[in-house]
Amino acid sequence: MTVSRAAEKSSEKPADSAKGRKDAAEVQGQGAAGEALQLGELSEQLGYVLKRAQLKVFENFLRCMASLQLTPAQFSVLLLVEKNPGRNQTEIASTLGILRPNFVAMLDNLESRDLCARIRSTNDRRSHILVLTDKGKAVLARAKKLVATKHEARLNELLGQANREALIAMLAKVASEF
Amino acid sequence: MTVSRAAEKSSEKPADSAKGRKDAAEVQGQGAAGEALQLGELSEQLGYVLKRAQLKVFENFLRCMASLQLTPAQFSVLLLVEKNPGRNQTEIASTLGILRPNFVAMLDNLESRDLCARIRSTNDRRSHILVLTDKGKAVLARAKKLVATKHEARLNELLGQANREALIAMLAKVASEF
DNA sequence: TATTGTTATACTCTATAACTATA
DNA sequence: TATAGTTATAGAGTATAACAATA
Repeated sequence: MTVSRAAEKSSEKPADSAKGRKDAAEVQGQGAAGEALQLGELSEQLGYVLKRAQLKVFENFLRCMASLQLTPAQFSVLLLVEKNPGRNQTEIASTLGILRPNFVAMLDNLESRDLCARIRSTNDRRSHILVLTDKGKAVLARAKKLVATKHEARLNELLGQANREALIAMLAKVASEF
Repeated sequence: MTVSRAAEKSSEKPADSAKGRKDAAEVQGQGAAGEALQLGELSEQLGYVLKRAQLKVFENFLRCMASLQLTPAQFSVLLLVEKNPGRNQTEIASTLGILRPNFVAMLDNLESRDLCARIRSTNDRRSHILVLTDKGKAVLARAKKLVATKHEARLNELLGQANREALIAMLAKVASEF
């Protein structure tokens, strides 16, 4: 357990004062039983809607990719390696915001599925050059089609083409400049 | 380790074939050493920009809230309890997409800091009604001011008021309908 | 000495089963 | 029996230190 429950248990709750009990009595009648809660200002909070949207989009992505068993992170690795062949693990990982130690297991997975290969560099024998295998290229091509016809298409039908592009442009700006 | 490294080790890499070595030779010269990588299609991927934007926004939120030591999740709990007094843990947690077991430690934390209180319901003694303490109300008020003057203000200066509202509206739509 | 890939490790989030006390 | 809160636990994702091989 991260948050110490013992610390909480050992401190008397200040709400258990005379004033606290008065508040308790006041609140007992409130909160209309079966009704939906009001989000209030929460629905205007950037971080809140951003997080909820991200979870939904990832869920949809995973459903669209079920037949290929690719996560968003794995898809991003394949895309980046295809676009930048001849780069090493450190370069690919850091571009994606993945820490080098955490990239090892990811690559182990992709390599064990014969989607990607590590090649010892002849220039610098410390480096592993990353390349897509033929199977990796084929799977990525199929993945791109699924993304375009199922995932992006869903977003287009929800927002329209123009809004979809505007949304992505704004998110890219936030990601790079916020 | 989640992904079995043994499984990968036990399978010979298909890239270590005659064809694989030929590809390796081809790729060794590529990848201009010190230059930045090209994101390519990645910068158009909704999930990718969404995730990167979300991380940046949360980081900024945490910096703005450093003096109050409130995370985005904690802020959302305080906002929702203030807007919906008299509701129990299950209702507050599920509205926020937090699983009940995981909500316990969160509330322990907020209660130990005297921001929030659990009150045993008189109608149903299984339920804990949630309310903000006086300190919780005061801290939330200060938090709202910090969010408005630092966090939201930053987004406004980056996108402009109209675009900011459009962005949040689109994210809300994606979160609820995607 | 510095860097690449790697291991070990720890902390946070998230997810499920099962317990207790109430209903 | 069903539900609210809780505990224990397991799995992802993320973070840092340190090691071997190489530069």
